[in-house]
Amino acid sequence: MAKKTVDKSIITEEDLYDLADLFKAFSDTTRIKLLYALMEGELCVAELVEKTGATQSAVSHQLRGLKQMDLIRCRKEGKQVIYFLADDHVHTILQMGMDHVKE
Amino acid sequence: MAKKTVDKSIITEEDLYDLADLFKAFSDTTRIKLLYALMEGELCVAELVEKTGATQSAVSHQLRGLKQMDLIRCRKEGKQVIYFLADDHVHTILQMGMDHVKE
DNA sequence: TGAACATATGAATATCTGTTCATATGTTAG
DNA sequence: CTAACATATGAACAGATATTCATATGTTCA
Repeated sequence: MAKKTVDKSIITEEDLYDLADLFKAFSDTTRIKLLYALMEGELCVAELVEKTGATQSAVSHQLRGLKQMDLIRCRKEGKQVIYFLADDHVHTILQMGMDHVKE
Repeated sequence: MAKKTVDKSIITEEDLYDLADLFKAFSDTTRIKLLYALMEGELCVAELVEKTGATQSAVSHQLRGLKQMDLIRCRKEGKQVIYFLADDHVHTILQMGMDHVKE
């Protein structure tokens, strides 16, 4: 009865918008790099800047977007802000996407 | 040994671009509607126009994009062109995304 | 062949999105 | 308190993207 699959009949117009937004979060290279980096563990902004090769500003802007979507969270630690993935879902979605890309 | 997961060490810069492109395909409401409609079975363009509420032209343009990404395929049947999902991956990705959206 | 229908295409436009630059905020150490 | 550092933010700009409008292509049927 309590199956994990979604009942198609109750998918609203708004759900489709949310769904598009979710995938939009994964649709940019900088964001993908950020998420991929965070898959290996939490990192501060400076480290993310290094790993992505993007500007500190660009990274910060993108982190904000990802945080708003609750794909990542953060905590302060002194001067630094440490970011980490919000949950396993991100991991799963990325993995699945990568499986598809890799055929 | 032959696990389904992807070895992180062999993920290239190009893979990340492909991955972003894949998710980009799912990041627009019109395209999501198209794909969702096709999850229930193949449909001709006119039916897709009806289901999505978008213009015939808009639908046609988006179908082209989805086809180029090989997310959908089509066959001709008289005057009509019948579209259908290319494989189960699309189904799975959409399902997983929806599961996330629905919490 | 020509009319009616189904779909595709190209150019133009308006909107959205990501980056950059400059600067603000907040934190620690001296 | 101030200098040095870490991160965030806002405005401006450039490039990408989705839609529309007009029209082209292709198919069937009379």
